[in-house]
Amino acid sequence: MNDPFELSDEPEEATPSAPPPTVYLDSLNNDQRQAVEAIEGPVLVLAGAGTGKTRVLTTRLSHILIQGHAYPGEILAVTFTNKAAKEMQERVAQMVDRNVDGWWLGTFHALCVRILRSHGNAIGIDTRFTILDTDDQIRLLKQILRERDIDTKAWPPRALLNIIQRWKDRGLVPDKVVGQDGEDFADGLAIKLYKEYQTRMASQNTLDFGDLILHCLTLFTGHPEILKVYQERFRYILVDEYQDTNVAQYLWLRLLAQKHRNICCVGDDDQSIYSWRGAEVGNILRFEEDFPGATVIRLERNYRSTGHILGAASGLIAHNEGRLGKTLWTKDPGGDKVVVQAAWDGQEEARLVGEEIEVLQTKEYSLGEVAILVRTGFQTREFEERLMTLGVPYRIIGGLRFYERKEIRDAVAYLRVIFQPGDSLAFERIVNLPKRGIGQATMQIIHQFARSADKPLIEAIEVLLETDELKPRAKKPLGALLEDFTRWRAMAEVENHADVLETVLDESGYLEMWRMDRTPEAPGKIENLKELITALTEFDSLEDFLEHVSLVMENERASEGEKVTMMTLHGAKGLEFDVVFLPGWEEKLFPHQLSLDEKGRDGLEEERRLAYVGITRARKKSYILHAANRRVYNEWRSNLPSRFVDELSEEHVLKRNKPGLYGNNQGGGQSASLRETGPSFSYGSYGRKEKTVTVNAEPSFSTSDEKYSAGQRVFHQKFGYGRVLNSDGGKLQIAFEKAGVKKVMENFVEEA
DNA sequence: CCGGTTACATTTTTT
DNA sequence: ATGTAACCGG
Repeated sequence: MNDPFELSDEPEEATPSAPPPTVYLDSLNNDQRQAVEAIEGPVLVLAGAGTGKTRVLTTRLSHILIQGHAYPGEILAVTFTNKAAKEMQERVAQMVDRNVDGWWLGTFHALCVRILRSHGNAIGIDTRFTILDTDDQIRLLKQILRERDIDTKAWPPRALLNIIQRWKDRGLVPDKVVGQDGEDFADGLAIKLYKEYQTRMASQNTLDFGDLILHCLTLFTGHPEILKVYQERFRYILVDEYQDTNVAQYLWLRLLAQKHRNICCVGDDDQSIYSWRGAEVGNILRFEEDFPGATVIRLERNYRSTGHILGAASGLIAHNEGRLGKTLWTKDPGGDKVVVQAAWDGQEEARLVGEEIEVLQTKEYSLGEVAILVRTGFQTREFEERLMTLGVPYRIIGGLRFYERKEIRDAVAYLRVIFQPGDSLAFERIVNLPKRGIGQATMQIIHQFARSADKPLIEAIEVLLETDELKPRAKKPLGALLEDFTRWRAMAEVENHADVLETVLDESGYLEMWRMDRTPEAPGKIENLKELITALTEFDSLEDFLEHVSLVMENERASEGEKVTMMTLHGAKGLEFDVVFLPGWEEKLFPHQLSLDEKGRDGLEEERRLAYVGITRARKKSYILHAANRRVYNEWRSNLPSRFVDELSEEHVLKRNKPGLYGNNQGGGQSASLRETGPSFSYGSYGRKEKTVTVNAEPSFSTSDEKYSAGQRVFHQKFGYGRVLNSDGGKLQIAFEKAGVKKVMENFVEEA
């Protein structure tokens, strides 16, 4: 096993008399430089959006090395994503001109894997463990629920998984859980189920992602001598995106930092947007209490956006109470104001964005620098349609990643069974893929036996094949499958793994299954499988590859050509574009209703941070849009503009609304501006060609000698053109020319 | 057991 | 609209 203490940390060549150069500091501003040079004691670097955070991190790490404060093996640098880890590795490697292989530079999870692979046996973990993905976790929980005759409809395994994950995020092993959180799940059984889940995983020699950190904590707290080794080793600790750490990760860091106390956390409380997966903003807010004597350094000079963009964003985020507070500034004061535009519905919104993109295209902007950032995934659809008709190339980021695709997981499941015969979850996944005539009934018998005999499925089958428990119809294919696996396993001993996979996919009939498939997706799946085989050649061992597969995400495949990028706001964190479109700024969508329901004020603040993240992605232009009506799946919703729109500092915003329903009416002309209010809004004569609608009418301009009189032609954004039938006391009766409005706008109350 | 049909849900997502 | 999971009849 790769012992972490045998790693390349030989000293730098003895430094001659001359002190090491510090040219790398010259290009930094004062704050950045301070953040790089303050290497003793706890340091919190509050790095606002676009303030050069990554640069500070990498320079700091390099600085410690170059100045000879520590050897590479004595620095721990932690990130959240593999992408961030990779970027840091590359940049540091370049700065110090060395190979960084074997350095302690990676994600929380990857580093924990490394620790557990070395010392896991101290707490009874077989160090050849494999890591479960979400699919497996759900499948396992479902089994557990079924066995206890718990209705998986009333108590979805997914919900249980969430509860368990939150516990793990907080560093709680089953015995430590005392909370009320899961109490309502299956009549308070959640804790027992959690225990059962852990037992099952242990018996299969698998861990889930949460376990990686959790077990590390158990290891450290239960074995001070091991902890001590790591504590002494890591003279300097660097943490990226500290605002995203959960409690378990915080505890992990605190334990490791105890000896040398040189821990530097970089983060931005205003960009904490992952509380729903366990991140605790509190960690960063409490830093000075947690690490007494801490130095706090603020990076507030923004190198990314124009003054107006920053100004609007600052106005917005200032509405949050739970923040440490910082004010971004820039030397690039002017620029374009943030455009706020109202649209009638999602389609119009998409149309407006499309038009704007075409305009931008004629200017110096390239499509690769344009992004559409949405709150929820479904919002991309209308934009897709629009851009497609316009012939504007686009790509959608997010969705399924390579290794999450069904065919890849299936193939990997085959490999897992070869590699770890005890991996029952993987076996179950592929036992009837392709169809082998092994169905529910058969699996039921096998499961039952396996459980009672406390054996993995495969072993259970081996036994059962000798008996008459199983029908011959099931016995035959099962026997054949086991033989196949024995053969493939033998092959894996000698052949290289890419060849093994190729053979497996071929002989199992899995590939053939897709070849026969006439659905349009099938060819793509075959392509993906081929790609997988190619990828496999690049790994030394199946083991390495399996780890890679469960740990590493396939990053956005090389983006051929200039394309408009579409993704969720969450996906956009850390990225930047010249132009950013932010559609769907409507109450209940953004801020999302569920977020408010679940977390109340905190939820609102997190949504606001999300809005802040969105605006600050833009270098030059930000557009915010909101639609009065939106189709959400099958339903129409009528919407008020998001409160966030009003929270942007006004002097940095340009409202470009058409005269009409919403916001400030600029321009105007002949058409009347109508404002609906809930209670007084009603339909008449339904289903006829003409609709009569009563609405509250207000003049567009407050100089209100403007009046509507009978017979006047008016325009209403929802119902189109109509003629005033009579007007009295601000209420208009209008006959609209077109029929076909689908839904009454209830709950539509404008604030005074 | 299989394949077709219906019912159902649908914020955000990394490791 | 869309995908998945449960369901049912052959």
